[in-house]
Amino acid sequence: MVRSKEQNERMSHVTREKIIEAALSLFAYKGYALTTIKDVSKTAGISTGLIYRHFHSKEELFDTLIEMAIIEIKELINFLDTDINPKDMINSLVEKIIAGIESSELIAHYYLLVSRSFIDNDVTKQQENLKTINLILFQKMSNLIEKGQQLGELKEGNADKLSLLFFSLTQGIASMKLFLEDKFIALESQDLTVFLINEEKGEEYV
Amino acid sequence: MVRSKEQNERMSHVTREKIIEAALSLFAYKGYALTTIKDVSKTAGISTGLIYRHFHSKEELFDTLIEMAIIEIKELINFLDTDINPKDMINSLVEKIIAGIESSELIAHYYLLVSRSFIDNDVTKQQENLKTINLILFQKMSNLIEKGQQLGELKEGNADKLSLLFFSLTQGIASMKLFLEDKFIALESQDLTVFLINEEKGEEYV
Amino acid sequence: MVRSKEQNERMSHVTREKIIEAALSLFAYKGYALTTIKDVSKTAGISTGLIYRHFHSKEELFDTLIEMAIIEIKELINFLDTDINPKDMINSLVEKIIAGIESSELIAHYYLLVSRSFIDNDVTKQQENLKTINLILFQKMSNLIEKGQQLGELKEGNADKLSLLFFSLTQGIASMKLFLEDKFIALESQDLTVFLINEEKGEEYV
Amino acid sequence: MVRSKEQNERMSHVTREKIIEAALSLFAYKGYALTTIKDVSKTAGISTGLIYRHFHSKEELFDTLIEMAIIEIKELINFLDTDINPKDMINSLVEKIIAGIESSELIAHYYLLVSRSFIDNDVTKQQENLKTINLILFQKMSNLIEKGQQLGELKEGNADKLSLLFFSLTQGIASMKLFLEDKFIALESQDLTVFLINEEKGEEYV
DNA sequence: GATGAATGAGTCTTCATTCAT
DNA sequence: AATGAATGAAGACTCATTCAT
Repeated sequence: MVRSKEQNERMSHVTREKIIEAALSLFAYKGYALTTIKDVSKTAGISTGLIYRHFHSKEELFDTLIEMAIIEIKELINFLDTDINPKDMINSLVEKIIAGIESSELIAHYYLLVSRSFIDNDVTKQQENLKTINLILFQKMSNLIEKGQQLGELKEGNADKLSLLFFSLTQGIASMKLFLEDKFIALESQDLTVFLINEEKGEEYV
Repeated sequence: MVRSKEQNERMSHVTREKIIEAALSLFAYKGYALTTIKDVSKTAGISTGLIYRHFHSKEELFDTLIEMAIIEIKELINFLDTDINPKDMINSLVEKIIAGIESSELIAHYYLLVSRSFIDNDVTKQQENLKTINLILFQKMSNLIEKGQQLGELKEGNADKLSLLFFSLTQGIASMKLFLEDKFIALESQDLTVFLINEEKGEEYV
Repeated sequence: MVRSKEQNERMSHVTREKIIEAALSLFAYKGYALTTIKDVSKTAGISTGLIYRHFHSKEELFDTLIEMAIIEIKELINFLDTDINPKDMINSLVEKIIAGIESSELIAHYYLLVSRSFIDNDVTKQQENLKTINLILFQKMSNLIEKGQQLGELKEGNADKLSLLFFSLTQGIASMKLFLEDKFIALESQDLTVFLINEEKGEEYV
Repeated sequence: MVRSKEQNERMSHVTREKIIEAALSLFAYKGYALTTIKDVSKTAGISTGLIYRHFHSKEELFDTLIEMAIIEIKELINFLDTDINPKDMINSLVEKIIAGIESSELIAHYYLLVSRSFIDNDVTKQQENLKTINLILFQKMSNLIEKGQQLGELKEGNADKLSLLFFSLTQGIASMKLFLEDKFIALESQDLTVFLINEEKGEEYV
């Protein structure tokens, strides 16, 4: 009467997903230090011991989440590498970001998890990777901006600086979302791009 | 014979300053929960026990820093209450902020500490106070923006939203400063105000 | 597979008993402040952490013991409230006390714990309750003695004073039991009641 | 302008006395563990450091008090060795004890300090001495009782047991004094000796 | 002799991790 | 695979003790 191999694997996979979901929510809301493994197991509806069959340590569980973030950012980078023209690309990027942040506090927390992790000093290897990939993203954005400036689509100015301002803004918004909670004001794409994109006739924003 | 009262007070003051500086940096970087008293004492170059001669608990030490931040913000609020015209006020405010962030990590740490306490919930009571005072600051800025819009000095748009963007930007910048370290690019006042202040003839910025 | 619920409960119960026994002896001998949780865990033969699965704090552990003593005393009070005649009641009470003290150190420890908590001020709230209930017991005994005096069964004299002497004696005996250990001399009921009960013809004691 | 040797010695002696007085009161009221050296120094009106010029450690300070108790008990033993007749000796002893306990809580505490110290397990050498001397006192009392019985002054019965009851009573009374505080009832010599001394005609006590 | 700032060992408590079942 | 009892290392905090002055 033993379970078949596939059954076991399916169960295992379901458990893993439950753990990750619980951990993501808890780490994001309460932070790494204030989240206990017991919290995670309770939220996931399993025993504490079972977590250790899926992850060797709390840190590894955390790193798994970071890795997921890295994958997201890598996709972003891939997207930036496609041959769309800079202005449309930035617009579409910004819309994605705004939609994400506004849709749930969880995603806002996720942004902060990311931004927080590149400030931390004693970091794990995955956090180091995240830091690296973020720097790459930053650089890609600079390049994109330069390209857009050459095309006359984007405003002039030091591209690195504009990139810096861009990420400052997205990060600041994620943090303000959590601060203002209900009082947070819905943003539009142009709110974030006004300092970056040249206005076209017919869609003035001033 | 014995140390004079003044000697003792001087020693005490120096120690207290060392503790505060160490704690500020650590709390800002690692957050409350991940910062240990031993971390603080090591960074400050003193024993753990000595910290407790100056602060009754880890929480009181943390609250002391938060309170210092509150005082700074209160001064900012007072400044916003003076009768300067909105545009000049914002310009001077921004210059102050940029200069602060760029001049020392200490001040960037303060910004980070403030933005962190938006996120880390339920840590101490002083954090609630900090949130409250920040909301007031936010409101004052909205009012100022409205006033500036009536005077035609500032760009149109929902005042709350512009205030939100303004603080998002300053906060994001502080955190980018600590992330990029040497790679941080010096900012000018206009970088932060371009979305807010109407350009005047003769000092175009594009 | 997994331990059954009953298995777990049995294990849990055994552990709890081990902790209580160890703690009782240590608190009685060394007092609250000088007894460390490590002492208790070593004596109980378990780890320190495990104690906290059963008691939230050192104080709660202590209070549990005090509460057990309170329950015993309440039963004593209930007994004093029954309608037996004073002389028989006191005799049976004394026999119970002597048997208890002589039978096991555990019970002597309880007496010691109680008498200790008269002295150690400001330790826990349960101690206040213990004091209160002891005062009630003291009062009940006074009343009983008065009643016995009216019946001519008990010796004359201030009832409160006789009550005081009675409890002084029982308490002193418990502590002497622990002091003298093997050298402790077996007592008889009359040893404790000679100052209280009128001799009857035929059973003189001198 | 240095102080003369005698002056220094006198000051030193005064300081030592202040420390002992403070320590006795604090140890007696709060117990060894709950009394801090800072408590002692504050009560004595001196600095903490100065205590260590007079006593090498907290334990040594405590032992000094125990030693003082030992001296008192030795005097008691000497008294018991004199050639007074048992009955008068016991009466005078009891009067002394009652007067002491009733005069101040401090002395009651002192009795308990003594009785407590012979229960403790991990004791200092002085506490061991105290225990020994107490056993001697106990034995002397037994002898005295036997002698009194031979003279027909004291009631019959196992002398050791009567001695045990005697000390149980004194110790219990000290503890009740602290428990009942204001409600404590003044005792007379006969209250403690009724079980021990044969009544004489003309001074019946029943 | 005298002070009190400074130290660090030791205590209570939490929680990541292990392990018998 | 799954449970949760059990472990013990680590953190906040206290306080006896030392030491510069």
